[in-house]
Parts: sequence; structure tokens; C-alpha cells
Amino acid sequence: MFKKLDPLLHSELRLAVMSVLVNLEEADFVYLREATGATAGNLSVQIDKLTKAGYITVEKGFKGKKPQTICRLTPTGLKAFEDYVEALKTYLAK
Amino acid sequence: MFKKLDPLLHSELRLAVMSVLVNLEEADFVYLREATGATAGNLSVQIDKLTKAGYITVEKGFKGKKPQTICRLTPTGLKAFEDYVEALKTYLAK
DNA sequence: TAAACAAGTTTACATTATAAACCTAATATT
DNA sequence: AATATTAGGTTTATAATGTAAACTTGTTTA
Repeated sequence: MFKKLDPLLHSELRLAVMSVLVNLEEADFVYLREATGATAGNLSVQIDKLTKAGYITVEKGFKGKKPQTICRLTPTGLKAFEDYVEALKTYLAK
Repeated sequence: MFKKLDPLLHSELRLAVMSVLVNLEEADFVYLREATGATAGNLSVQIDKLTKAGYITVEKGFKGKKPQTICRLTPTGLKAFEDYVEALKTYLAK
């Protein structure tokens, strides 16, 4: 009846991050913070969880002299996102 | 950009309960437990939260000699569910 | 009449989300 | 040239949440 929802994606902020990356394929920390409206601390933690799950990759470098953290979706992450959307539909359908 | 997700509905079990009630308008505890696959304890807690939020009503009676708890969606609950679905779309759209 | 069962509820525990506090380096300010 | 401020994060502490185990109350069944 109801498909199980991936607990990693069933989280407002992590879902928002994934949503941005599905559309952009690449986004840095500052962009994600602004796009999601999250605090830096919260974002940092959630990026970490997504990274450890293999859903995104993180590349730390510099933009000029400022540190820059670039995030990208992995194929695993995209698959997980798509599966999550499918699963959600079992809850939303009339 | 992203609409806020009602934390009361952004919960796997509570969403499942609401989903059943949106389609059925009426369901008892046992039916909900079977439809959602939840444990009775968990279901009891989540029904309580939905009731306190005014999203559902609970009517306790008897079916023969067995206690029976019938749940129904309120207009407030339906509105909340619809708003939640709308908000979710901002996360799922490509 | 005692054991098992049905329908829930309460409680305890473990996980999670979140923001406050913190760190480090770079740029302004006096 | 010292000192404050800002930018970009990370760590840690706390509060909220989800979950199932244990419990309760009444009813069948052996």
C-alpha cells in the first residue's frame, strides 16, 4: 500500500538541498544556504549526512581567497531522489 | 522558493493516516494499523497528535463488545493535507 | 478459572533536527 | 600596525520527535 520513505530524504532541509542539486547539478554552500534559507550550521550537518550516504559529493576549494564548498548530485543520489518521489506518490494519490 | 512543510504532516506515519482518511473519510484503529503497517503504540501516539492539531476527530465506541476507535478527517485536516501537497511540489518539481 | 487474545495507551529510549557557539582566514577600520 | 568585522564553514548542546516495548482493561477460549 504505502511505500517506505527513505528517512534520509524525508527531511525538509535535506530534501531542499537535493531538489536544488537535481535541477542544477552543481551548487556551492552559500548558494544552498540562500536557496534553502537554512542556517549554516544546520546546512553543514545535513550536507554531511547526504555525503556519507553517497547521495552527493563535496569538493572543497577556493573562490578567490574565500573557501568554497561545491556540492553535486551522484547517480546514487539521483536514483534515491526519484525513488523517494515515487514512494511519496503512494501517500498523495486520491 | 521552497514552501515550508507542515511538520505535523511531514511524518511518514501521520501522513499515511491522513492519506487513508482523505480517501475514506472514516477508518477505525484496526484498519489504520493494518493499512499503515504501524505498531499500535506508534499509531496511538500519532493519532493523538493529529487529533490535538484538529486534523482528525476520534470517536470511541464499541463494535460488539470490542472497543472501537473511529477516525475521521476534519475540514481543517483536509486543508492542511492539500496545503502540504502543494508545498511538497516546490521540492519535487524539476 | 486460568491462559491467551484484542484493542488500545503509557513510558522509556534512541534518533534527529536545529541553532548557538565556535574556529580560521581575509578584509576593513582607527 | 593592531584590532574589529565579515565570510565561510564546523562542532557541540539542546530540544523535539519517532518508535516500540511494556502495560492496561476487558473478552474469549481451553
